[in-house]
Amino acid sequence: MPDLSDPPPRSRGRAPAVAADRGSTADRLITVAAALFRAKGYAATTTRELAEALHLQKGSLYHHIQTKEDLLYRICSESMARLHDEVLHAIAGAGPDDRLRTAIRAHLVAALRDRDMHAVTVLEMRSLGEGRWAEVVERRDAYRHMLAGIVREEQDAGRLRDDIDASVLTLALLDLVNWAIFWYQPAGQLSAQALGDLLATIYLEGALVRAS
Amino acid sequence: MPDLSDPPPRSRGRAPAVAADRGSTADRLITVAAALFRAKGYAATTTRELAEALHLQKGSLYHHIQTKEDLLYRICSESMARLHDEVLHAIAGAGPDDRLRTAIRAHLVAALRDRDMHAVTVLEMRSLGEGRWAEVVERRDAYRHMLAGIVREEQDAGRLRDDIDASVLTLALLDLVNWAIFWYQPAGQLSAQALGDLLATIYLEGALVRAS
DNA sequence: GTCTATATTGTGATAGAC
DNA sequence: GTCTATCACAATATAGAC
Repeated sequence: MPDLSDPPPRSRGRAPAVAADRGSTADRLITVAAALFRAKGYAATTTRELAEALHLQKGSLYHHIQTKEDLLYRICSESMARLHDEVLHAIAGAGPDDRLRTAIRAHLVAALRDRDMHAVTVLEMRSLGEGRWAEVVERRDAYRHMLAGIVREEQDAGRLRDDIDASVLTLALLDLVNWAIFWYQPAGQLSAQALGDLLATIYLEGALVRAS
Repeated sequence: MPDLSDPPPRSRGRAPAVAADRGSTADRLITVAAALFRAKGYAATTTRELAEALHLQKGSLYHHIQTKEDLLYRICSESMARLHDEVLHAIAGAGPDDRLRTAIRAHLVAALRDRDMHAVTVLEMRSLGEGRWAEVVERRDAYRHMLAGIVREEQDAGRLRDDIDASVLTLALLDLVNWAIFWYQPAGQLSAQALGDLLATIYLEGALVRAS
């Protein structure tokens, strides 16, 4: 059961030490909030902890945001937008039958670059209020549909199996890349690119030894 | 981005209507808590909502539990234990080169039977206190290692590719089955068994059309 | 833009009658 | 085993000085 419980290892007990002293206060807020939301969950993270991690007083937060939910919203919509853009950009320069592998790799690289933000997006999106939630879901679905479109095209081109529904193929693909960010260990010998390639290979070729 | 945001659809706004009137109060507590934690998250679910869903007064809850965390703990450890048992039982009666497919199917069927509990386990495990968290993680790791053992044996037998590390192969497998419970639609035409088979096929054979 | 208050509401949990 | 009533405290957010 790969999940969200172990990493980041030292987050249990005390707040993670975040590089909270670079950039504009607005940007620091996002970064620090993402790290805390990732470690403890959105609802369990208090504005006090947030302020403390930023070396601010509680009241000072509200000069930059109106509600705690603003932070979650910005994390979700920015990470989704960046992911979509990056993957689109990557596959624009890919050969016709290399698009899926390229997309998988680009997704993983993008998600691992802003790991906290993506983890929070995927886990805490549901905590957004009605309107903002719908907006983020819309972004997410747009991305999903873009990928599903590629899958369908590859099926039509005879390269992807069409005995399995395109939506199932797409969701399986997304499960593979989306959740790897929770167990990937940056300290290991595997680069984000390399892991992306491995996952693409598993997804495309399967785990069985090829009959060849 | 398959995730946790849409289902269960009518959970946004009001508490889901749970079959809260069957079984012992202790069992109802687990069932109702799992449904609420699944819908709103553990931290965001209040003991008041819990009591309301059970048609009890707040104070009455504490005859059955000592803290809200007790519920999360029971959900996590029971669901992990059941999953491990069921998958073990299933593969005990499987042919030598059918074990992985059988395990995948059994995992999915078990996870979908107690869907709320498994979703909560996977998402909210991190909210457990130090000691109980470690205990549940231990259970989870035991299950992981059991699967990784199979993967390694299959590699040694020459049936699974060994150009990819067994731990990566195992984690990829777990991502595939673990997170499908968040997008699977019971109302659709696909049974849990059938989805398990599809995922097993994707995992084992890959999404590409086989050269054959 | 940050500070020191403080308002207000919601929280988990307990006490003790029935 | 459930009820009513309540405690002690933590939560988000605001007000107004500097």
